Amino acid sequence: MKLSTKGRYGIQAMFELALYYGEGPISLKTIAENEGLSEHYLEQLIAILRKADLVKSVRGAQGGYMLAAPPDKITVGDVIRTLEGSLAPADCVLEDTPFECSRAGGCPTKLVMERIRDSINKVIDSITLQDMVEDYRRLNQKSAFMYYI
Amino acid sequence: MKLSTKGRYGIQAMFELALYYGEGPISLKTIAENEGLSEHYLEQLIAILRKADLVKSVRGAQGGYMLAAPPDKITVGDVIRTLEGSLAPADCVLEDTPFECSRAGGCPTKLVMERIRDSINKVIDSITLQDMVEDYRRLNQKSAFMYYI
DNA sequence: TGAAATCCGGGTAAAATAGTAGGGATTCAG
DNA sequence: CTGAATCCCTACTATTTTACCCGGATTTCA
Repeated sequence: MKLSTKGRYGIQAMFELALYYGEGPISLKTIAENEGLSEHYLEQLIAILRKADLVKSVRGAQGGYMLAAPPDKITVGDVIRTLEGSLAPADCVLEDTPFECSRAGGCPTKLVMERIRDSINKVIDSITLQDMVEDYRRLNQKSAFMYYI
Repeated sequence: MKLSTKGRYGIQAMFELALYYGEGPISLKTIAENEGLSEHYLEQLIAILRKADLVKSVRGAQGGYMLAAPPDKITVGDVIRTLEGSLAPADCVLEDTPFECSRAGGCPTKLVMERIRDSINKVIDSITLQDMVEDYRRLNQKSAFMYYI
């Protein structure tokens, strides 16, 4: 039940873009360096995010990527689902194309899966990139303050 | 973010054992047939559950398996974690041996992972095998009733 | 024009998944 | 006391997924 690196790196990259939102395009190189990720691999992930209209690209020198919407309009759920697909823990509770098993109607395991799925969705849909940025700034401020004690 | 078949089959097998709790040992063959699973594969999974003291075995002819505790004392979380390990969506938020990344302290992604982890745990720890049995009986009763309309 | 970027398709080694195979040990029924 | 049922254990394996790398084309700014 791990998130793959797609989802994790995707969140990290989107967080970087949120951090510099409004300051022009950020290059993949910058993102990859700041987050310690492979530039080539990140390229594939951000291509998916671009096709899903979550980021915009600017080609050519001094180009790069930026969020397609303000950080408070993009949720962690948008990012994860774009990169990983549904977060349903089993195929029988996929939101779009559920695989119907033979006992689908009266299956007690399915109820469990639905509850897990719903609780994950509830959490990731409630966190925006703006929330992450604010958390980050708060955490950083705190540890800077700690040095003076 | 799928549960592997280990977790899913494990829940199904434990549900079967809960359904017949108190009626003597149930053979692997019976469980596998009722749930439509591979007997040999299930054997490996139930061995893990046995070592974790969630099920007891009775060897020899007319032997089989039974729950090591009443169905209302075993949660879905006990079963899943035994078979799949922690349900942390990333290694940095493992409950027992978290992998500390470089920015661990001020990492906003980690906060997200913690919230996902906690919400999954909350759900699976709140559902007992007894709950599943009751759901099953309720669902079945309902559909039997439907036939008369 | 040349350097800095994005864009794009393909390739690939390693790990995880979901089993299969086969034999040994134990116990009950007749 | 023998045979069938059943658990117990280790090893093997095909397939899929993951997490990348490579090379080159295209676009744009300075």
